[in-house]
Amino acid sequence: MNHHRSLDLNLDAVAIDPFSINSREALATKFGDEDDQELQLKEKTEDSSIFEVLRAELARITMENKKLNAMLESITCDYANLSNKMIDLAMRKSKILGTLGHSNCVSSEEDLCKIVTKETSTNACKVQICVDSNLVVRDGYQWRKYGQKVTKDNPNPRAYFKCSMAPSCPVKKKVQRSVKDATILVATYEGKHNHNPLSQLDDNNNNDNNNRDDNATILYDRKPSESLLEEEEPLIRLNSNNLVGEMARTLSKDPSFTAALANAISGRIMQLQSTTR
DNA sequence: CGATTTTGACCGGCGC
DNA sequence: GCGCCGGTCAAAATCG
Repeated sequence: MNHHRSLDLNLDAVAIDPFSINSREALATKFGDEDDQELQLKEKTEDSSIFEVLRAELARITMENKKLNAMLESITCDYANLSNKMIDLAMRKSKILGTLGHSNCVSSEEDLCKIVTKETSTNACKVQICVDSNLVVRDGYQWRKYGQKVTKDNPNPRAYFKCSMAPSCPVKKKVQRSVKDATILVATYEGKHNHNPLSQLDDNNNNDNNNRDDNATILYDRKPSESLLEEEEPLIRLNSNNLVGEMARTLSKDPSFTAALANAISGRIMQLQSTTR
């Protein structure tokens, strides 16, 4: 990782190169120039010592930056490992059979943990999901409800949905609360999507940064006939580099943080200047 | 005002 | 043929 570029904080500071006369002039402009003549005199007599101190300070800050990046990498790695384990536990517990379709996307770990069981029929697949309210299953696709019926074997109404993400998409789903446990939604999917789910469309739209992926996304890429009986690791995409970038972006947008950081840097430089005089 | 949901009517398959 | 049942349609209502 290039630690000089990794945290692009976009500070409103001059590009400081302690070995450049121009930069020192810029420093003087930015932080106040009380006495140009005195400064020039000191520069001539104390240049070498100032440069040495600044060089040491730059090395120290560089090392500190490396340590911070290493810590961040470690935290990110731990987070990814924990996410993996949590999702893996949810998958083992759920004893998932079959699949939602050729390509399915669960929008979050929270949703995944709510999946209880799945079972397949001939062309359709059945999913049971615990939900809080409404017959809404967030499965990565956009649905339009076109009917609702109360069936004979279940007092809970069955809702009928069509995929509305593409006009020609033939996929339908039925969602109904379980007779045994009303907190469980039974969703039956029929057909095969002829387009990508919402999250992947979003990814495609983020042309400014193709690697950006803020959420952990679980992707299955399997034909409907293929079984999920054998335990299989879901593909989890966690991009630590993007997490670092996102943190940097967030911090750089915080005026109080950038002001405090700029103030700390300038204060440190001023302190160095005063101690070397 | 367009998109989505609701809901009663309608349709087709199936068993008797 | 009739009735039952699940699935779909489409107009009205509702939502954002």
